Amino acid sequence: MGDTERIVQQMSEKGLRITDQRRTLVKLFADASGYLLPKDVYDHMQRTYPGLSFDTVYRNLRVLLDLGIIEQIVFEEGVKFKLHCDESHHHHHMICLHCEKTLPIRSCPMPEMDVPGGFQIVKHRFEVYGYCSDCRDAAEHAAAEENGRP
Amino acid sequence: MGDTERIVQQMSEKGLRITDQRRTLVKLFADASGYLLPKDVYDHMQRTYPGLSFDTVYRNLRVLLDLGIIEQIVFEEGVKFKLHCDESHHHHHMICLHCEKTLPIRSCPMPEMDVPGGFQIVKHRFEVYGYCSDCRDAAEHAAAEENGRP
DNA sequence: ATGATTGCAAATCTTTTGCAGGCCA
DNA sequence: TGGCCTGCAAAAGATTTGCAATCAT
Repeated sequence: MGDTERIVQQMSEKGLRITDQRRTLVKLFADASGYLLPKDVYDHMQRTYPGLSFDTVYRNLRVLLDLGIIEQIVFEEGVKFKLHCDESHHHHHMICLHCEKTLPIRSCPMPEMDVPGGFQIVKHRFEVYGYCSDCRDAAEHAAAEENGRP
Repeated sequence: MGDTERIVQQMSEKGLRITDQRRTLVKLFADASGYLLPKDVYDHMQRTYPGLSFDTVYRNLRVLLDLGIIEQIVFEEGVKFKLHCDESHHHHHMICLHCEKTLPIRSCPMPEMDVPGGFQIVKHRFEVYGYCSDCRDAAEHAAAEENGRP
């Protein structure tokens, strides 16, 4: 069974109605490799459902969020969503600045950190940004073109 | 010369007019130990300038931001501002969840990190959240009271 | 005197909410 | 059928902008 159907079933068991729209939304996240803005979600969904309204997108994002199916992170560009990570292994992410694909980083810096004394640690945030191997070449070509080399 | 006057002079040299309001705003950041929301700034300033309008706060925050006097970070609760850090030493922060005071962490985890191959690193974000020594006791007392012990 | 700064009002943008009709189970 | 979902409209919160009056230099 694919990720989409598994999640849809999980939603059904919680008593939620499975509409075509919700199925498409789940599939969008199941297939996406990176973070999505509400606007990204709306734009994608709107192709299939021309009458779609923005508030329904927000409402369904909240539903998926409350069920723990997706997670929310605040970036400079705004709030973004992605499929919830498997939490069985604590990990962090590399995030591609071009395609927003994320790659896990298995090691966590916290154990090695020398934090100021007397501070009671509750949580931490660690993210690395850059260009993934797929996008690095594209970025270099773009930069070269800006400098006049076609 | 205090931080406030030094910054004000720096603004004056850029051709900016020094109003009482701007001087107070600079002093607010020079004295603050943590991050401030635009609303925090407004509330503080509004005590001294009852006629203050929100747009002026935003405008002056942007002025200070463009001059590099303050810096902006996006948190869950929204965009916050603080006096710009001395960048001569790359460092990260511990941020108190109660009073929002920040303490520097001198060591940076990046050199030790084993990042997925082929990724071209551009920047990273690392923050540790918890309770500072001043607030830890207060937090414990509050938790104890919630459990019925006055 | 001149131009930057401010307050006011209104416009944007993002996100949320009330309501009535439509659809899933 | 019953109640959840949806679209519409409007509200709410955050931030920006145009304009005329005011203030720093």
